[in-house]
Amino acid sequence: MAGLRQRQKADREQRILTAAADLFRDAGYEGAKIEAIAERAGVSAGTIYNYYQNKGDLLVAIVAMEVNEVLKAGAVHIGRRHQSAVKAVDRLVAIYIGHSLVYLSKEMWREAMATATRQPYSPFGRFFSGLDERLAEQVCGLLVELRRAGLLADDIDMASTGQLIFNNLNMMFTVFIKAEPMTIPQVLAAIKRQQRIVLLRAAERTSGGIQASRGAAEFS
Amino acid sequence: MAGLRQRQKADREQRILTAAADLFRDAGYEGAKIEAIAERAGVSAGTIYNYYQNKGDLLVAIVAMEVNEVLKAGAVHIGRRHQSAVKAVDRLVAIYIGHSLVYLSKEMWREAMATATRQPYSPFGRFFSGLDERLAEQVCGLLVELRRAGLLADDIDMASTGQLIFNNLNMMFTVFIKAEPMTIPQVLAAIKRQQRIVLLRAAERTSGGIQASRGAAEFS
DNA sequence: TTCAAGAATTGAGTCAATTCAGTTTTGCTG
DNA sequence: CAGCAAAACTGAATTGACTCAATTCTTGAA
Repeated sequence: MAGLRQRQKADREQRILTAAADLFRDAGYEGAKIEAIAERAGVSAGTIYNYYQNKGDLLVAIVAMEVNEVLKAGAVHIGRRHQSAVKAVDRLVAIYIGHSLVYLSKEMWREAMATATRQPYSPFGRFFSGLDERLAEQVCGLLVELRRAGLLADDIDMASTGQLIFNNLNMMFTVFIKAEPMTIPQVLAAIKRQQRIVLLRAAERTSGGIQASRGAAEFS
Repeated sequence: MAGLRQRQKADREQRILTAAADLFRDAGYEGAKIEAIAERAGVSAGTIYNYYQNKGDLLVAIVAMEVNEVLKAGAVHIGRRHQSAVKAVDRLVAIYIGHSLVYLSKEMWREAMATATRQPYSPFGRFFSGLDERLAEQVCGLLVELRRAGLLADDIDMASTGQLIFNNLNMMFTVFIKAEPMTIPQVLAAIKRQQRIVLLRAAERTSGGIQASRGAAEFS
């Protein structure tokens, strides 16, 4: 059984995280003072630094939890039956981006991305980068599924194609987060156009691929 | 002729920039205190804030100058005669990434990227994002040249293809900057593999393209 | 040359993140 | 259960970016 110390630690970490999430949401990143977070969590300011290296780390931890949810949603999608490669990938992208602003504002994303960039070797910075890798792997995983289902040609460099699609997606997401007026439909439309360049040709030489391109053409 | 006030302003801005560049290099971003930069530039701390919104902005301004140089080098390359689409694009990428660490460390890039992400609407943040756009346009410009030279098929969506290639490049550069041990040859090799997916098929249907794929295959 | 208006600089003061020396709590042993 | 060592917490002190009211320069008109 977990000792008292362990339980208290887990409990405190949770309280700090919750307090921070609440205050970040209500007051924004700058507006959420460490003292205020500490007070709400029922600890002293110094204690927060036993759990997180700095204020940014705290935000990254919160964002990372959200990304984890996105990963789960993506896994469910991949498990489904797919009709066309283009549609399946577009749908995955829509899931990723659609979830992104449910609990987090663009401002919070910007701060979290900035912190993760600045400190790639802090514990949570590492964790955050790891999530990017897992997302890229998930895209590759979908491609593998699609090939298995005969919706993609056999001679494709899976790893590079998956990485290419993910990199494009990730950069478009960054652009989206930086541009306050940009909407989800706008960014999705742009990504679709770009992915089509990669995917249509890879799907052309398959029986399912023909349907795919037709379906996709209707869709756009 | 420019009045005294104008000259002094330009002179001070330059001195601040130089002092900051020196100190950032010698002491790192955190280690370079504003007071120290001010002293070296022969102004007071407060004056720096007449020229730059904050410390990060100052770094972004320095990095932006470097990116400008990269843009110039890229323009020269585009003006040359090209033998193959794949090679021409790979070369452009090599120019971009090869220049990146001449005057700037990875740490400085990380800080600059972080600041530009956090403040997309500060003057220098805007300028920085603008550079990304210009780089993307430059990639598109090269594609247009290549098509004109008969090295790329006619039916390509130039804008989306250029953006796709640039997004992939930019994200790989970010990965490179975040990963301290990653080397330039490593990142270039990965980007080449990814770009081949986009470019080989677009070059296949052209006379020059066949040579291109052969040449590229030898090259890798 | 003089002077008022406006531009720009100054540096002491503010604010909030982060640190750390001292204190309290927990786990463990005899 | 006493007592010790290690872990964890505390909050006052430190630090350094940033602000702003007061001051000094520059300009251009009379």
